[in-house]
Amino acid sequence: MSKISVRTYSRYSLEAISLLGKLIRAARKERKMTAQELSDRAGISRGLLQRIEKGDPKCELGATFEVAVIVGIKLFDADATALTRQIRQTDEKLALLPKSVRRKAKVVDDDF
Amino acid sequence: MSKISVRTYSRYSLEAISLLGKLIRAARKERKMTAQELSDRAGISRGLLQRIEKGDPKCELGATFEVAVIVGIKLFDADATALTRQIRQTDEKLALLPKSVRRKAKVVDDDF
DNA sequence: ACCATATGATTTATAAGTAAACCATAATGC
DNA sequence: GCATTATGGTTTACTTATAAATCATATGGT
Repeated sequence: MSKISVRTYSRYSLEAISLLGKLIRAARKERKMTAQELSDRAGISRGLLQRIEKGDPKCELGATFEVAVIVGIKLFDADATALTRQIRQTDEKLALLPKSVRRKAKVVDDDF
Repeated sequence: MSKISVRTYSRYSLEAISLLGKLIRAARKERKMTAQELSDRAGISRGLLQRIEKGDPKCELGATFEVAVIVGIKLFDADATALTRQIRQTDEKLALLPKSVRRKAKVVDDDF
């Protein structure tokens, strides 16, 4: 071990991730699925599902969303069609924004 | 040859991830932040931010949420206090559910 | 048009996640 | 109570992501 790599997370991020994990666990149990069943259907290992439900930030985004979708958790409080529409709207909005954000380069010029 | 490890994602998951990335990019530009600035503040590399904005499912959940929070995207359409409250509610709900899901040993009729 | 810079893309070394097998314990059905 | 099974927590081997450096191109201000 040479380089220490510590990644910090804001409290809000950690809470959001924690909540997502708890929601997944609750939804799984309400549907009477075992951890093994859900992880099988999601194509992941049971251990990874455990970490997801526990709110570990160091999990794959895709794996986490996939599990959430399987147990019926709507991301963004939107259904599939609403999602698609929102993607289009965001694309249109992006098209209107400048492609490159230009730093003003002149903010504090002080020195000497 | 080793093991081929292909992970599949549902269309909904991919779209949700894609939308999240687009929302992040739009929010970043609206705030006139460069990719370098945002990645610095999030404590990640610019390359990773690029992948996040592009909707790559194979990113850290924590890094993605962190970036989203910085540019002001509310996960779950909830603010901080609502998030905490929701966590508590989910905890209470979880307490009421059986701690272990028992398989009936009988096939639960799935759809199809 | 010019110049500074933001962005996109690629490569490489390193760090870290993931799967699998395992054990121990808790919990449920009988 | 007993037996079965789900769950939590390890360890190990392997796969993968990540950071950093680099280059090329596009972009916007002056």
